[in-house]
Amino acid sequence: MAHTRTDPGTGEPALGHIQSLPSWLLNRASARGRRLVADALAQDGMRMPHHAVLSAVADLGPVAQAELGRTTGFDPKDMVGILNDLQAQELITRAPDPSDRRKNAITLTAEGRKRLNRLTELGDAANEELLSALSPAERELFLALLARVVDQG
Amino acid sequence: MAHTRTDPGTGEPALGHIQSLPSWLLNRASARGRRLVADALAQDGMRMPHHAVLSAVADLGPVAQAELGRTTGFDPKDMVGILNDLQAQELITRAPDPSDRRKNAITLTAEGRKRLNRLTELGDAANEELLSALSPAERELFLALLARVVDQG
DNA sequence: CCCATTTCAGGCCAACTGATATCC
DNA sequence: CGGATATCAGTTTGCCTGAAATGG
Repeated sequence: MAHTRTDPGTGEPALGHIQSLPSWLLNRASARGRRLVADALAQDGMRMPHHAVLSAVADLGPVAQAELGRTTGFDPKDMVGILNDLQAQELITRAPDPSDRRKNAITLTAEGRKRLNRLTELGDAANEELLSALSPAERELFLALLARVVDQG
Repeated sequence: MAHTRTDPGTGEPALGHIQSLPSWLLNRASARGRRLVADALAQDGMRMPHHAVLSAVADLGPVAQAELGRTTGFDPKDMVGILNDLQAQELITRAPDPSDRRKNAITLTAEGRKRLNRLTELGDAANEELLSALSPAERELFLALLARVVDQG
């Protein structure tokens, strides 16, 4: 593994072994992203899971909770609470699926779609800032490499 | 922000908007890295913070807890528990600093250094696997871009 | 008096495991 | 019956705030 301590010639911080590991850097970058996104969504009184689920419902149309859990990666148990919150604000509806009465069909309301549009703008702006150190070409390259690291799980 | 839905012409998964955001991908990659590292260190009965702190003590020599917290990014409160664990296994010693009796001088024991070497091997191997989808040149590029995203916080 | 250090107690979540009731 | 779904209850982890005691 590359020991990318900064050049001892410069007055640079000279990170320890651990702080130069990919896993460490990814954790740091991820934490910064979470903070930026959380702060942005908080302007609209929302938290990330609400945004993610709202977006997934918009993408998938009427959909069961378990399916939402699979596509977003959230635990089905946590999904219950997230949907409770969204339903309380009338952003989604929960109706029993007539073809399979175990399932709840989740649907976006008109109000939910408007809210989703606002949240998407806020989230996109936060992501813009997250990568603000990189040029457009670098961002594309970075995302492509990142996607490969993620996928090959 | 780039809406990198996969080409609808291909049979690709076609991620939703959120799943293609940098913050989302970073979180996924970070989670994979944490899992790989945690599993690797567990082979030696350790968890990531123990490894990080042990490594920082090795880098900094006798050092105060607060200083360890600053360089590793762990909260000083959590540092208490981590050091308790390491001390219980006699991997570090905690002695009052004679020049400033508020401070605990943390020192690595010989056993601590041996343990650190094993943990470093395990952690490096996990990071190797984390980036196994990338060529050496791509890894270097990826890390350079990642470092810039992290630093400009 | 103010500041730094260490410690304890406890809350919060882009987490998890277990148990239950319903339905296919 | 085995398997999936939705719900409730509780535990874990990493990170945070608040507050105390000690000492510079």
